[in-house]
Amino acid sequence: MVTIKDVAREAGVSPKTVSRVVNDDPAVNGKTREAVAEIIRRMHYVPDHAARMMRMSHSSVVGLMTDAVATTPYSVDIVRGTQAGLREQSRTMLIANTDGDPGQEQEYWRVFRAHKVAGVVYATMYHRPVDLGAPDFERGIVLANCYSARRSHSSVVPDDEGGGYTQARHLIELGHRRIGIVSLSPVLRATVLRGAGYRTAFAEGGLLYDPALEIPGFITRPDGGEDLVAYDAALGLLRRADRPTAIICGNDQIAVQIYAAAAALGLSVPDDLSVIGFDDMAVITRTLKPMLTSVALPYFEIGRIAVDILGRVNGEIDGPVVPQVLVPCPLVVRQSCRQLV
Amino acid sequence: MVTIKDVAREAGVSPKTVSRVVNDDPAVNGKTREAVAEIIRRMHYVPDHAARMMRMSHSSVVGLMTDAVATTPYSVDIVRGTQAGLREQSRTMLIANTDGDPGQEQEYWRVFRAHKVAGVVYATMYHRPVDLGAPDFERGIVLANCYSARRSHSSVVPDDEGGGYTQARHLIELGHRRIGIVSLSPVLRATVLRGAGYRTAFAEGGLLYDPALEIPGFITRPDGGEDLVAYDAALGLLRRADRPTAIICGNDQIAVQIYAAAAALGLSVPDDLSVIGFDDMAVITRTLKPMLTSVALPYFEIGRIAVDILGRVNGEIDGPVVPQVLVPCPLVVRQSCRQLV
DNA sequence: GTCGCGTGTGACAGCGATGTCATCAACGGC
DNA sequence: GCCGTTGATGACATCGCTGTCACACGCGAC
Repeated sequence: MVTIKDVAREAGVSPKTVSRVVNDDPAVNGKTREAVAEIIRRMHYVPDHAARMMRMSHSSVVGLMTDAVATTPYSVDIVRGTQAGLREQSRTMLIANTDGDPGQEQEYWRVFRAHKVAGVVYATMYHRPVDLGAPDFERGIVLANCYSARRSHSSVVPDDEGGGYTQARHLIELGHRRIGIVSLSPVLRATVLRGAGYRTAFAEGGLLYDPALEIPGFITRPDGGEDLVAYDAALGLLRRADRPTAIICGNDQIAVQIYAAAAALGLSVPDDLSVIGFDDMAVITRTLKPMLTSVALPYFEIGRIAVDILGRVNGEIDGPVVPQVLVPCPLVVRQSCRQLV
Repeated sequence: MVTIKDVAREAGVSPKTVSRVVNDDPAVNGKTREAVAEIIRRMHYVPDHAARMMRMSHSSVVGLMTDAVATTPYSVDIVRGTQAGLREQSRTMLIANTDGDPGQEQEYWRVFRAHKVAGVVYATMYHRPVDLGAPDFERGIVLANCYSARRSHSSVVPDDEGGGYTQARHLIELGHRRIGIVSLSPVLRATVLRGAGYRTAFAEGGLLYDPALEIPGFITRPDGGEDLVAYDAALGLLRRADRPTAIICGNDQIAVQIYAAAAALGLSVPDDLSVIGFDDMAVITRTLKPMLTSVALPYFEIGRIAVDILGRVNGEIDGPVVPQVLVPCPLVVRQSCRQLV
C-alpha cells in the first residue's frame, strides 16, 4: 500500500503537506499543490480510510438497517434512493439486513457502532410503526417507510392517505360513479390510511361510500402469511347486478388478478372495467395488457429524503429537523382507466 | 466512546489483556477473562473498527459492486445471498451501485481501496460478459451473474443452458409434443444458452425443433430499450392451425402476456395451454391464476457461492479456486402445466 | 541454590492520517 | 535596520488497537 509518507518522500515534502493537498487546504502554494497532486495520481495514492476515520473519530459511511427492504422487489428503491442521496455527500453505505430477526438487528447495531457510522437509515418493507428498543447509538437515526410510535426519531413515509385519495379522485374525474375497492389486508396501516383517502375523494365527488363494494384482496393467515384472494373478490364484485365500472386496487398484484377475473367473465379492460393499481411496480404495470394505471409508492424519494434528514439531524446540513415527512404518491397514467361519457 | 483503555483501567489490567479477552486469546487466566468480559458488557465496549483495521491492515468488509443489481427487483436476491454468505464469516458489506456508469465505477474502486475491503463481489443485473479494465486492486474479485471474457477472475453464473433444458424437459415429460417458445431478446446470452438447452431436450424427447414456433417476446429497440411484445407473439402462435399445447417463456413477464393472449382467445391455462416461465419472480408466479410453474434463477445461491469463492481466492477458506461455477436453475412446479393423456 | 521452563501479564512501538504549534522566509512600514 | 505580519511548510503527538518482547512468578530437576 502506498501511504502518505511514500508520497511525501517522492515529492520531497512533509506528510502534512500531502495531507493538505488531499484535503484542499488553501494554505498550500499553487506550485507545490500541482506537483504533489501529480505524484498522488502517478502513485495511485488513496488515503487510508481507517487511519483517517481514527484520527477524525467519525466515518463517511452511513448504515442502512432494514428488515427486508434491500432484498425484496417491493421496496428496493429505498436502497437506490438512499445511495443516490449519499453519493451527493460522497458517502457510502454499509448495509444490514436483519430479516426481521431482533438478534441480528442487535448484532448489526454493534457493527454500526464499531464502524462509527455517521448515521443510520432504518427502513422497513411495509409502512408500519417500529420500536427501536433504544440502541445506545450516538449518531442520528432516521426512519424510512416506518415511524416511531413514541416520536423518538424523524421519519419519512409515503402519504398513503393522499395516494388513496389520488386513486379515487382519478376515477371520479373520469366520470365513474360506482367504484369497487379490492384492498390490502385490513391489518395494514396503509389500508386504513388509504381508506380515509377514498372517503375524502368520494365525499368530494358526491359519491356514497358503500362498504359492500370494498373487499380485501389479501387475507392474513393465522401463521402471519398472506393469501392473495383478489381473483375471487373481483368475481364477487363483477357478478353483481350493479357492477362497478371501476376498481381501485390495494396493489398491482391485485390488479393482475382483477384483469384475470374480468377476462374470465368476458369483460374488457378498460372498455367494460377501469382498473387502477398501487405501488407502480414496473414488472407488473408495464407487463399487463393494457398497461396498468397506478399510483406510485415513492420509495426512491423516501430513501433520498431520509438521507437529507439524517444530515440535518447530525447538523451537517442546514435545515430544520422535521419529525415526519410525508412523501406524495404520484399518479402514473397508462391505459387501464377509461373516461365515461 | 469507551475505549480499550477505559475498560483496562476499570478492570485493573493492561489494555493488552483486554485485547486478549476480546480476541479469545487462550493465554488469559480464566478468572481474569471472566472479570474483564463482565466489565466489557457493563460498559458496552465495542472495539473500534478503524483502529483494528489500521493495526491489522485489512478489513472485515467486503465490497459489492453492481451495475443495478442492488436496485432492481430482478436480481436483488444476489444481494441477499451475498449478505447471507458474509454473515457466516461475520463480515459486512459495503455496497456500490454504479448504474452502469464507468465514472462511478472508477470512483467506487477508489472507495473500496480506501476501505481496504477484504474482497469484491462484482455483480451484474444480466448474465453477461464484463471487462473489469484492470482496476489496480490487490484483493480478490469474484464475478456474480457475469464472467470475464479474458478469464481473469472466477465467476459464478446461472446455468442458463440447463435451465432451458429443464423447461423443455418438464413439458416433454408431461407429454407435450408441440411446444412453442416465446423467448427473450435474441441479443442476450441467456437466450442463446437456453436455446441450446431446448434443443438438447427436444432431441432427447424425439421432437423436432421448429424455428417457426420460436418468437421473441422482447425486442430491443435501437435506443437500447426493450419492448415487450409477447402478447402478439403469443397470439401468433395460438392462432396457428397446429397450435402448440405448451409454451416456454423467456421470463415470467412474458408468461403474464401469454395468459392474457390465451384468455383473449378463450383458451384456458392449463387445460388448453400449458405455460412455463423463467426467473420465478414471486410477484408474478404466485399472483397469476393459475399460479405459474417456472424455472428459478438461483440468484440467492449465486451471491452466496460468490462469497465462498471469494474466501478461497483470498486464501481464507480452504478449497480450490475454480474459474467458474455454474449454478443450477431449479424447477418450481405450480399449476400452469398440465399432463397430456 | 541454581537453572530451565511454562504461564500469565504488561510496556512499548507503530499502523496512517491530521490538529496543533513552531519555524522560517519574504516583505512592507517605520 | 528592526519589527510585525503574512504565507508556506514541517516536527511532533496522538487517535485505539495489537504484535513483539520482556518480565515476574511458581515449580520441578539437577
